[in-house]
Amino acid sequence: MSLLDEFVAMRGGVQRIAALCSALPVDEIMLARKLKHVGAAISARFEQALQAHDLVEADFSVLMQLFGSPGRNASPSELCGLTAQRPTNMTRIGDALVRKGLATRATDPSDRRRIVLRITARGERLARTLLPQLSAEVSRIFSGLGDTQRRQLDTLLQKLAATLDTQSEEQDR
Amino acid sequence: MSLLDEFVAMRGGVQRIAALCSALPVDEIMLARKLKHVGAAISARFEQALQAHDLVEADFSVLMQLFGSPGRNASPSELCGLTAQRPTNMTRIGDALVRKGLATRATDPSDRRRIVLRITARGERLARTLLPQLSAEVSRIFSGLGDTQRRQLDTLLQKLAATLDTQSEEQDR
DNA sequence: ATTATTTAATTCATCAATGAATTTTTGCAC
DNA sequence: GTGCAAAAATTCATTGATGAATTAAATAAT
Repeated sequence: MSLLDEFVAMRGGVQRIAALCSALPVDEIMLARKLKHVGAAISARFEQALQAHDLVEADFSVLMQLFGSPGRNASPSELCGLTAQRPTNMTRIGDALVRKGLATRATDPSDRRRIVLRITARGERLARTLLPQLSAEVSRIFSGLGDTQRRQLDTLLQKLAATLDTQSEEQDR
Repeated sequence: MSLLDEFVAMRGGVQRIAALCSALPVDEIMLARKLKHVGAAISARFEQALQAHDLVEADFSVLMQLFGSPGRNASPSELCGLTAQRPTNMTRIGDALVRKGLATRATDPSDRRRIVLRITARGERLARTLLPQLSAEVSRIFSGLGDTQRRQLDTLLQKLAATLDTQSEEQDR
């Protein structure tokens, strides 16, 4: 089923609940759901494009950051910061990249706690192959929006992120 | 780390790659990432609010749709349409709701392939407890946006969904 | 110098979700 | 009526991700 169909069905369902219950913020609920589903759909697109190369989005993202890192290498924790991944998952990603011959793993002699992931020649070739391909995909996805709308979207997402951040802070206190 | 910090770090990483590679659409890439992460953060918020009741977002969503269904019951496949879940997962959700005493499961006598999930009194109490609570959470999340901005966001998400839909169609053909 | 704290990475158990294959039932074609 | 395709739900194996606990190394405190 298409996203738009899903949205219609979901709104119908939410409205039925709203009829039973006191004053549900239907529009906000739908916004939240749409945000989630559009984000997920975009991710699914990437996954689809990547699965031909037996990569998952997180792995690809880390490979790219490795490619862009000074010296073509970085530690898992640095990569965590760059890709918003958890350490546990970064271990798995490292395993996957090493297994596929896209990166090597070595312990940093200057700080033996650190692990250094380094992209291989093969990894770099793959990066250079995938980058234009995935870039085109991203461009296609946003091709329906003009410059103004893109800026609008960015502004709105930044604002939402800011709200979420401050509310999380409040909660932690 | 906060979302805004993540965004800054991610943009830095993407820009370093862009410097190495031909004309990367940095802004679009960041839009895609922000969409994904804001959507995920909103979901995480719900999960957090729900985990006190040992529910996960999908389970909650199904419970609500069950609550709003005519006759307080529905089949898994109907619920799949209403909540954008896969049948396999719906089976698990049904299991969870039944196990927690929030719903019952019975086979429809008029079509013995169909299963009828029916919300229990306890499930309904929980629904009536959670709805206002979660609604407040949604409202808080969007409290930073004015009416115009909400409409903008909705328009943009609809447009993106439309683009994603048509491109998926093209691909399937 | 010894001890305690912090940091990096990993292991382990667990979870939600998925696709493929399967079972059962219904509806349709002939 | 028999055979066949479609539909509904499920089972099974697998996957990506997570938190809690663990190990090892570096750093700070005393």
